[in-house]
Amino acid sequence: MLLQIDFKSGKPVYLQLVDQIRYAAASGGLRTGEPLPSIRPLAEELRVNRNTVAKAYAELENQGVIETIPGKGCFLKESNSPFTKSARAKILTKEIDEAVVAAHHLQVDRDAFLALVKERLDSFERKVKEKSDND
Amino acid sequence: MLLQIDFKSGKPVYLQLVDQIRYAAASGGLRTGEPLPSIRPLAEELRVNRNTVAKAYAELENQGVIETIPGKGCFLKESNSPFTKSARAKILTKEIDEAVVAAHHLQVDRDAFLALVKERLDSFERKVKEKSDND
DNA sequence: GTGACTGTCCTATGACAATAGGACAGTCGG
DNA sequence: CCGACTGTCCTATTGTCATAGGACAGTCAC
Repeated sequence: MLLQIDFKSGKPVYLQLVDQIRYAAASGGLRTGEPLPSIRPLAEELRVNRNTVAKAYAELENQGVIETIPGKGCFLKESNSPFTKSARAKILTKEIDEAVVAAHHLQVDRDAFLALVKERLDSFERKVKEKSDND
Repeated sequence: MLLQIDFKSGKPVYLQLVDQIRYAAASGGLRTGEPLPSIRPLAEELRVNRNTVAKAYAELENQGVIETIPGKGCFLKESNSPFTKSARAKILTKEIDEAVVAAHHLQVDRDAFLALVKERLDSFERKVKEKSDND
């Protein structure tokens, strides 16, 4: 699991961590019961305060994604239920809407936008395939 | 120009305004010399504080996108260089890629993703139409 | 038991976003 | 001139994010 923090995005660091870990959990990037990186080393690696990572983990536990055992560590919950269809749609809607608003202001019309979306889908699928071929 | 604020995105409101207006300015959505909405009415419409809009406008003037004349208003600068087609595509690609990656993590397949994109496009176009009908 | 690790709790501080509202000066139509 | 508008400046307050560092309790290998 590669965690990537963008300090210039304006989005709070701890929320970036929450989203990335939650997505990884929901898509099998993390396996059930698998331990997450410890707070202090992860904070050092990402160059953020340990309290910031702790806040992200606390939020994840609050959401029922992980289970934390003081003295041992944090683990992906057994009962980690993948997002429902509507929950996934809600998250995706937010992402898509941002792109749609940008397209509107950039005066990119519907057809050009859809063409670009398809192109990016193809590009992404190729990238995924290359990666799986190498594995 | 339809301005869209997402209070839950974590991204500062004034920066959302800056981005959207800059995109619109560079893509012909706003014409050179055209006045921008006045601070107070726009703040009221978006339901944010007038200081927040003022901050966005100040940032835009700082970036050389607009010119503000105290007592008169804010206007799109003459020398505002438009984005090329490829520049716009580059910005949009970034936005779209984020949605594509999210779809992958959420295990939403290509067809479902495209369907959702079209639905959000329709939804947005309705919203734009409603606004122009009211004006 | 000791030491090294784990997560947790606490206070304090600084930076920033956003709010609220008062006050001021410039512009312009009447 | 007057009133309504424009942007600007100011202080104060609230809330959040992130930082820093101290302290504590649980776990585990040795």
